[in-house]
Amino acid sequence: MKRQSMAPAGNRPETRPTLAAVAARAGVSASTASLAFSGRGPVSDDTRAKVLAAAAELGYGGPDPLAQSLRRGRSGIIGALIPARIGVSFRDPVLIQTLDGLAEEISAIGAGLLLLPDQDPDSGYVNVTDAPVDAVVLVGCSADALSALDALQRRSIPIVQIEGPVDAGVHTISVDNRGGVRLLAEHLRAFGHTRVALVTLALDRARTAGPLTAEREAGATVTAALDRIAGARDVYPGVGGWVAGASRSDAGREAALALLTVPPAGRPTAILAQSDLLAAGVLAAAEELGLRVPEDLSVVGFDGIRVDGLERSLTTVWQPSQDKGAAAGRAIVEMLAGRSPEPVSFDVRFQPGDTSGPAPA
Amino acid sequence: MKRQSMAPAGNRPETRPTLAAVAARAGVSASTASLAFSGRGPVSDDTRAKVLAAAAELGYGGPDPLAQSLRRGRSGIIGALIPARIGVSFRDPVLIQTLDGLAEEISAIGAGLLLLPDQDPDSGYVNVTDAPVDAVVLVGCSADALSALDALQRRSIPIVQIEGPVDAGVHTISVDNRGGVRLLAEHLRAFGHTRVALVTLALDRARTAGPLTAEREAGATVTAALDRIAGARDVYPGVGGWVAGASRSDAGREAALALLTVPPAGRPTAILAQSDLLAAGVLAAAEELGLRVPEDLSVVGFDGIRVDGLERSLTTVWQPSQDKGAAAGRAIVEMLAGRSPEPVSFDVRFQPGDTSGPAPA
DNA sequence: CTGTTAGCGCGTTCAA
DNA sequence: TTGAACGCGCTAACAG
Repeated sequence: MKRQSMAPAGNRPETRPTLAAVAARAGVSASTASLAFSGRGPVSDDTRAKVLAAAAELGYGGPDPLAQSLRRGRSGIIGALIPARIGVSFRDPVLIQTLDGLAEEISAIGAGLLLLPDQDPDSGYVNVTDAPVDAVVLVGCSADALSALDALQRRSIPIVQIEGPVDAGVHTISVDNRGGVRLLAEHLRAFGHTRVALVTLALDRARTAGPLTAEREAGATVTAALDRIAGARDVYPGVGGWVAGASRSDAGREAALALLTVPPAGRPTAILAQSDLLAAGVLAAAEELGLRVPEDLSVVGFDGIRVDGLERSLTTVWQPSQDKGAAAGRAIVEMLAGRSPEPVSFDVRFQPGDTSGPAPA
Repeated sequence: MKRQSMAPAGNRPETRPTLAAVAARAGVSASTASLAFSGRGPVSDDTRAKVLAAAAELGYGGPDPLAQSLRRGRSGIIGALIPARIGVSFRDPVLIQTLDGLAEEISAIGAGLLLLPDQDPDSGYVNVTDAPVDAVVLVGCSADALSALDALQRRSIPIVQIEGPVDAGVHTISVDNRGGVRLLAEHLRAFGHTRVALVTLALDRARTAGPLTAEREAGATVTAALDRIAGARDVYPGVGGWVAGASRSDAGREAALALLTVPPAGRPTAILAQSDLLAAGVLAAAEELGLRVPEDLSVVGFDGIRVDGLERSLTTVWQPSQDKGAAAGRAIVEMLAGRSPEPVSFDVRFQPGDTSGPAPA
C-alpha cells in the first residue's frame, strides 16, 4: 500500500510503471528485465516471456527514452538550425531537399531531426544550446547563428554547417556558388550584355528587401548569397542589384519591378537572380512590364529546381541540394562514431534554357 | 591528478566537466552551483560569481540537457508525425502552415518540434515510440499512424491529431472538410453541372495514384480526403474521380488528363479538386487539351492558399491552416499543464473565383 | 544465463 | 543562504 499523497520527485501526477516494477513483478532483477526488452543480451526464452507478461499486466510501455538518453549519453536527436520560422524557411524547395537528404542519412543511426529556427534569442523559441541534441547542422543559416555555438563546442557536440564560412572552425559542406554564378555571368557576357543587375537572396537574419548597397554587403552574413555576388563580380566588377527578402517568386517580382522601372537607357538587359524562384518572379515582372524574354531581357536563375507552374525552361545552374544534406548527414554519423570526416565540396552544372539570349541592340 | 586511463561508465571518449566539478572548484556544493546557474534559488552574488568563474575556467558549458530532461521528466520536445518523408510532406503549403502555427504556439513553453515521418516501421526511421518527446501531434496522417501509439498512451504522453477520425480516442482538431466541399458542390449544381469528377488527395500511406474505386475507398485511411469525398457525395451521390498521389500541381495535371481524355459526351463539365495545388494542375491540363475554363470546364479547389505563379482566381474554400496548428499547439500546452482542453473544430469559407461558371449546353 | 553494484548529471527536498 | 542526501529510470560492467 503506497502513499499517493506524497508526490514523487518529478512533478508527474501519477507514477508510471518502471522497469524495476516490471522486474519485481516478474521475479527477476532489473538488469535482466532490461536485457529482455532490448534483446541485446542472452536471456532464456522462459525469463523473457515472464518479463513481457509482467510488463503487459502492469501496462508498461517500454523503457523511458529520457532515462535511456541519459544513460547512453545520446538522445538520438540531431538539431537542424534553419534560417527562419518554419512557415518562411519551408517555402524554399532547396532547403526542403537539403533537409530531406539529411533526414534520410541520419535515419541510418535511428536519429531524428529537431527543427531549430534561428530566431532572436529572446523570441521564446527553444535555444540550440539547451536542447538535448547529439549534433547540430546549420542549414542555410547566417553567420549570426554561429555565435550561439560555443557552448555546444565546449560540450564537444559535433557541428556541421552547410554553406557557411569555411574558416568558421566547424565542419563545412560547400557548393561552388561562386563558380556557378560565374558560369552564368560568362554566358551573359558572351551574349554581349553589359547592363546587368542582380537579384540576391537575403543577406542577413533580418531578411529585409531593398537596394544592394555597399553598407548592406558589408553587414551581410549569408555566405551563399555573398559567394554568388562574388561570382557575378568576377565577370561584371561592381555590378549592383536588389536584395530580395526571401527565395520566392513574389520577392523576385518586386525586386525586378524595382530594377526595371527606370528609363530604358539605363535599364538592365539581363538579370541574374540568385535562385530559380526569384527568377520566376523576374519573368512575371517582365511580362507585366511588356518586356519580352529573352529579346528585351535575359533572365537566369540558380538551383536547377523544377518551378511548379513555370512554362519556360530557365537558364540556370543546377546544384545538388539533396546531396548537400546527405553529405552533412553522413558527416554527422561519422563524427558521432568518433571519426573525422573529410570536408565535402560539390560542383554545379550549367543548364541552358530559353530565357537568355543576345543583348538587344 | 586524475586518472585519464579509466573511462567513465558512458562511452564518451573524454569526460566533460560536470556541474559537480564546477562546484568543487568553486568550493561550494553541487546544489548551490545548480541554483547559481538556474537563478531559481537564493544565492549570494558572491557565491554566484565564484561559481561562474569556476565554470569559465573549466570550460563548463551549462547543465547537460539530457540530465535535466531526466530529472525534470520533460525533454522540451514535441513530436510532429508527418505523413511522408520531408521532401514529400513539405511540398504541401497547408502542412507547412500548420506546422508553423504549431511551432509558434509551443514555443511559449520553450519546446521544439521533432520531425517524425510516418514511415514503414522498419524503414530505419526513428520510431515515435522511443523518441524522447513530451507529446505528439499527428498532422495530416493516415489512420495507420494511430496504431503505433498505444505505447505512448500507456506512458500517458499527450497526443493530439489534426484531422483524424474523431472517434480515435485522442484529442482532435478538426476542420469542416465535408461542409466545405458541399458548398463547392452546391455551387456547381447551381450552375447546372451534372457530369462532375473528383481529384482526391492521397487516400492511404501508399499514396498511389489511380482511379477512385470502391475498393480503394474502402481501404482509405486519410480522414480529410474521405470527408471531402463525402461532402461531394452529399450533392452528387456516387460521384467518382481520380486519386492523386500528392497535393501538387503535377499530380493534379495527370489526374485531370486521365479524367478529361475521354469522348466529349462523357467528359466531366466540372472538376472538384481536393486542394488548390491539384486544381492548378487541372487548369494546366485543361489548357493543354484546349478546354476553356470556365466555358468548357469548371474547376474548383480547396485550401484558399495563394498558388505561386497562378494567374487565375480560383473558386475554392479557404481553411485556417495556421490556426489548426496553433490550436493543436495550445492543446498540447494545456495537456502538459495537466488540464483538459476542449476539442476544436474550425469552419471554412467559400471563396468564389473565375474558374467556375455555367455548365456548357 | 542471471543478479549485484554502480553510476549517467542533475535538481530538489530538508536541515543547518 | 548553503550543504548533504537522495533518486529520476535505466544499463554496462562484472561476478556468480
